[in-house]
Amino acid sequence: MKGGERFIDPLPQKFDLASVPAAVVERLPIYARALASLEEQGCSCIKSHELGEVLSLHPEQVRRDLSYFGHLGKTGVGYDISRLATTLSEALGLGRHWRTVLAGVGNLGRAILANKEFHDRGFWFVAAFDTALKPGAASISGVPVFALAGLARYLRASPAEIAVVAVPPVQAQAATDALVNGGVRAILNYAPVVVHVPEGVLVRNIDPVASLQEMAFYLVRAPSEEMAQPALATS
Amino acid sequence: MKGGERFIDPLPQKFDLASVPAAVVERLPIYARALASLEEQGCSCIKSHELGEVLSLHPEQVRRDLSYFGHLGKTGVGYDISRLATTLSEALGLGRHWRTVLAGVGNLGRAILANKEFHDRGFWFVAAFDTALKPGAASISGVPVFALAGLARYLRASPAEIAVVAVPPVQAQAATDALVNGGVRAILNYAPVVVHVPEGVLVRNIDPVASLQEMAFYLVRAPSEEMAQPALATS
DNA sequence: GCCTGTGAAGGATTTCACAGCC
DNA sequence: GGCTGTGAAATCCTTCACAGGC
Repeated sequence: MKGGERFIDPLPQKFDLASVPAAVVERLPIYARALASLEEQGCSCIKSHELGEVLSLHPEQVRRDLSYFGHLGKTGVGYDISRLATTLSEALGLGRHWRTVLAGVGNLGRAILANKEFHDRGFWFVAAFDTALKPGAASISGVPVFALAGLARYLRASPAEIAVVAVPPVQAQAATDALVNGGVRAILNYAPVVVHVPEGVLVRNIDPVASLQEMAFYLVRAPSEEMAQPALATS
Repeated sequence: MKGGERFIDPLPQKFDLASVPAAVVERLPIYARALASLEEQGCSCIKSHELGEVLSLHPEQVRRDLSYFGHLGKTGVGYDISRLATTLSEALGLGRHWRTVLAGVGNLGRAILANKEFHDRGFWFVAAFDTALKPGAASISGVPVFALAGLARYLRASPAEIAVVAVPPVQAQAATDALVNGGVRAILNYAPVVVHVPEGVLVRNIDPVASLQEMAFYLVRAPSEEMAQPALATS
């Protein structure tokens, strides 16, 4: 019933990508990035234990993760890097670009617009929105800035599927609602609050302070052995 | 053998916090933040299903998570918010501050220093470091800036346990090594590379583009039912 | 009635271990 | 010999379901 009986595979086997575990999907961008970097360095082949070393993953995990995308490795040899890179890029929807809008043009929002990483990796900011709009600043880092009130109209005229929220916490839910109403289906939320979205809309949170607090939890308990004794003296 | 036979608990039961599951620790900052906010709003009591609604978690999960920190709820009533907040704050090591250093004072680094969230939540930047140092800019957002070469000496004189890495990708490993050698035990890495640290040192990565790519993986597959039809017309 | 705390079940993820191949 | 791909085991996490208390 579930992909059981099948023909002899018409193509080089487009796997059932719908069933890739979430934990694997989370790691895909990391693989993709490492592979692109290795390709640039001129490497052409890599074994699972080498890739594991680069990414701090166990070789079995690397093999299992990659196996969801086909029989990409050669027994006794390893994986062809450019083939791997291509396969994962396709799976991730790289190689195209995504129209992306930004809500909130404060310090944080400006830093986001100035960060070339987004554009380089396929997320193109096509517009930014803010409530407190100083007249005159019509564009920042080349991205046009509009009043938040105009968001709905803007998205109706030129839709975007992805948005970044960088407004103050109290405005985050309202901004999210406006974006979702406008048809945005994936939101990257920098505001330190949990925003609510209808089913089918994706949210990921960027919360550096939460990550620090998480580590602090372990720090207050860790004995810190290594540090105590001078080991190899000063160095 | 493992905490089996014990006495009648001398104190109000300091639980075995070492055995809190990692998944729970990850959520603790979220709980702490929500509780602080609820406390400010004047709420004094909350039920697991209410807290779950606020945080988009199932009530059973909320109860299980909180149960690692003692019998904090009252049957038929709910949880005392200020007691909960206090307990979790203690567990997270809040209520103290952490000396934090920053490596990398580019656009991103400056945005981090300007972000009050870090200071407000207990992470105080005591120094920042950069290779390409324009003479004159001795301090940014009130934080003194030094040459990266002086990092080791600085940490010997005034140690810090936590560091934030915001240097370009190629420099991230070197910066990390220097920090670890200086005694830093937890690193928040903004560089889009996997950095390697010795056992006992914690690392968390902030990688917004990876989060976007992860969502893109699902977007290229999702049918986007809701959007297609105008539902309730324009609105 | 409604609520918490928690065994038990269920699901998801990681790791082990090895068959098969070069 | 070394390597991949993958059943099977082990581990971790979430959800179910209910006992016990107000």
